[in-house]
Amino acid sequence: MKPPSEKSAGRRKSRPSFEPLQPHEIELADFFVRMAGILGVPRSVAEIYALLYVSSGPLDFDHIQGRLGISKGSVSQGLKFLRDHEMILSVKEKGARRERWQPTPSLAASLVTLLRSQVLPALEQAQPGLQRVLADAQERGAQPEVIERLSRLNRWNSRALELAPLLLPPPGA
Amino acid sequence: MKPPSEKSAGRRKSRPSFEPLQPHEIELADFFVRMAGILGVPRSVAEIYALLYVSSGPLDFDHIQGRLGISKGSVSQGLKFLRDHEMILSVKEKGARRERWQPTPSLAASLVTLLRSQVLPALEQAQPGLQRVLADAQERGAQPEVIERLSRLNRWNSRALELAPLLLPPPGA
DNA sequence: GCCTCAGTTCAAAATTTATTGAAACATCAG
DNA sequence: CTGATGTTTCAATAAATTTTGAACTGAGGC
Repeated sequence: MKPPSEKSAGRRKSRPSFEPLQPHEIELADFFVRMAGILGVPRSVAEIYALLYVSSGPLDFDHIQGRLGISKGSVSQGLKFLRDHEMILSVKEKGARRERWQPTPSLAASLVTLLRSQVLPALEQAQPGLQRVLADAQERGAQPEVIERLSRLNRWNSRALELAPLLLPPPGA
Repeated sequence: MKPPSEKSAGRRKSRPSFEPLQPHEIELADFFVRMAGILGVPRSVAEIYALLYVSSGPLDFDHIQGRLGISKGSVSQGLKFLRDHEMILSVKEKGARRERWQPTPSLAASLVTLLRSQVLPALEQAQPGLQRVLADAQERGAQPEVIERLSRLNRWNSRALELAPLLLPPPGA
């Protein structure tokens, strides 16, 4: 009902006060939140990305916080996550203090980076364990059916690891 | 330290008491739990699947509960989830009371079913919203860059929906 | 029909995960 | 160097998710 009381207009640097998300922005945010949810990415991160995605120019920290109405901590962590996964870029205008953010040109590439960071470590770290499980089963003379299953799992894992660098080239490739 | 006091041997139907998971079984369970985590599938569900996956024959409800040491509720819900996603099959021996479960032959197909059930609904339900967001942006004469982004998103969404039934054929296809 | 066994449901409890905000830190202008 | 601005850190809190277990349902067997 009442916007946070815009009173005392004059003061230099009265905190800017941003408008809440518009319906069309909310709609897009919902979409990203949903999709992000599938990969276990937190709501706040998806919201930040969505906001940058519908915005005309790059936005700075305070804009993001203000428009989304979330805490500084969340914005900071969210931007870190998006940066780490190469989903956003900073546009630093010379002479300007603050960084301003915009989405990476390719959403597809962003998703790949994201998947990569989730799946690859799991595959890598599983490799020796899976091999041990298979060897174990063979030694104990387990049922052929089980051996077959475990072999297939191992083959998959290996192939996925071989293919990974081709399909999902790491940053410097 | 003390195993749950196996005393009073003789009683008919002393509850069977199952052994806890062996190291090699734990290792495989860890793998499945990790992978499942990426898709937001609960630990207990992954554990059930892993147990069936390393086991020689189909297992019944009590076995699963006993070996994993989890509650009846979890087993029931876990089996429901796996059933719903066509990741396990019941082998009902004639004349037997209880159902016994084993993994579906193809893990790949299982994963596809799982993904399908998560991604497709999101894409479908997003369709009209995304179109509205784009139309909205066009009407308001948003920056070409933003329009371009939103168009691409719409195209992706549509194409994904067209392709979905081909790549991920629903049960009866 | 009544009893037992198999399994399901669902509200409450436990656990995990995300968010907040105050304090610490960093960087730059002066 | 100093003060102000901009950002990060992280312990505490809030929120969301998963697990539990006791009550319930249903399907046979007798």
